[in-house]
Amino acid sequence: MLRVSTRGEYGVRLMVHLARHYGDRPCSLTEISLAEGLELQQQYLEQLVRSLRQHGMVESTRGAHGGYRLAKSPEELRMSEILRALEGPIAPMICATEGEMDVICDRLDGCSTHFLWARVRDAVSATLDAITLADLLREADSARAVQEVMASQRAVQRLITLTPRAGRSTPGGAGAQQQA
Amino acid sequence: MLRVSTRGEYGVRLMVHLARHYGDRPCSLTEISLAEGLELQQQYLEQLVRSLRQHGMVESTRGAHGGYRLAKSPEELRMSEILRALEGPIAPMICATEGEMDVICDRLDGCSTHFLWARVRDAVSATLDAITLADLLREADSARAVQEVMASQRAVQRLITLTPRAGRSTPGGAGAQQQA
DNA sequence: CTATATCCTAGTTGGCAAGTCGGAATAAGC
DNA sequence: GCTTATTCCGACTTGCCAACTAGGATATAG
Repeated sequence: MLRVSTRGEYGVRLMVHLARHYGDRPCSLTEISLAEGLELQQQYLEQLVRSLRQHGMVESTRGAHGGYRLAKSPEELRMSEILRALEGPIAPMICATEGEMDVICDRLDGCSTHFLWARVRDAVSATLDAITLADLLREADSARAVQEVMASQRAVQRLITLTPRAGRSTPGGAGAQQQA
Repeated sequence: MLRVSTRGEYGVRLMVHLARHYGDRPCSLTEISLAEGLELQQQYLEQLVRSLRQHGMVESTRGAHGGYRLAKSPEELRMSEILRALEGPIAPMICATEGEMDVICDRLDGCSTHFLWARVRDAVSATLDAITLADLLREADSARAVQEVMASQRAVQRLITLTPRAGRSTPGGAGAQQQA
């Protein structure tokens, strides 16, 4: 439940890439999709980045050697505004859309649950407000490091299990595998 | 973004109704859909309540005068378990499904955002854990009271605006409406 | 003037939430 | 025992919208 759409997924990954190259030359969509493993027609990414640009979080340069860069520093970009630009207002329920005051909820029964959805909305909103793009970049890079360690550990493990033991080597025979 | 499906919406309303009648005789679906304004074929509600029953939150009595009642007291029922029964695990992203440990996330890039979705998931989960069905019922009833006051205020307001003023009454004539 | 980009509007489509169908099982009241 | 009210169940249909595509215009570097 409460799934985020692919717009949110890809868009955030894209922003992480831009953050990683903050200060550099602009990044083209071709470059981004390759680097971040977004194997899509670029035209879909164009749509996403357009929303981000229209909300003033990304600047673009057209023509050859063009591309996108962040319009603000990663510290100034909160995940809440990024995701709102990509996916619209946080609204677990129609009657709990942020910004709008419960005009829709005339029904007595409908409101029996309004309190619940409002709480969920506020919790999500507060969480996303508290995380900046800079935070995410930091976490992403350390996660990347951890992943690399794990990957090499798996490689070692593979070597160990493939290497025959010193004592008795596995004695052929079908079904000879021991359970203990 | 982060919308709750109609299963969640209707299911919670249904549970609020059962909570309101905790201790009484069982409530039939016909009764519930009328009382809570769920104007649907009952067969859809049957599906929802079935999930709730299979998760041991609701007991059923078959046959005439049958229906459903809560299997535990409203204080013991957390919104988190209710919604999980109705909509499955909280998972803003596939790689952030609660309960499962990030086996899926082998990709270095995919994990750049894992941190974010995990935080969102935990925030939602904590919020829903902290609210019981009893809390919701209490809020629902007070909201209902507020709504009734507001409704009568609107009725009064309507009377006031419809009542001709002491000075000049609106002077007929087609297109004679004044802008100021 | 060509290659590489962003920019924009308007399609198309596949999957799945949402809702439907038909019928079996169970119990109360007459 | 018949009728009526209800839960129970698996399988089917449908409508919608996120997700993606098509096609072309516009801008800029070399």
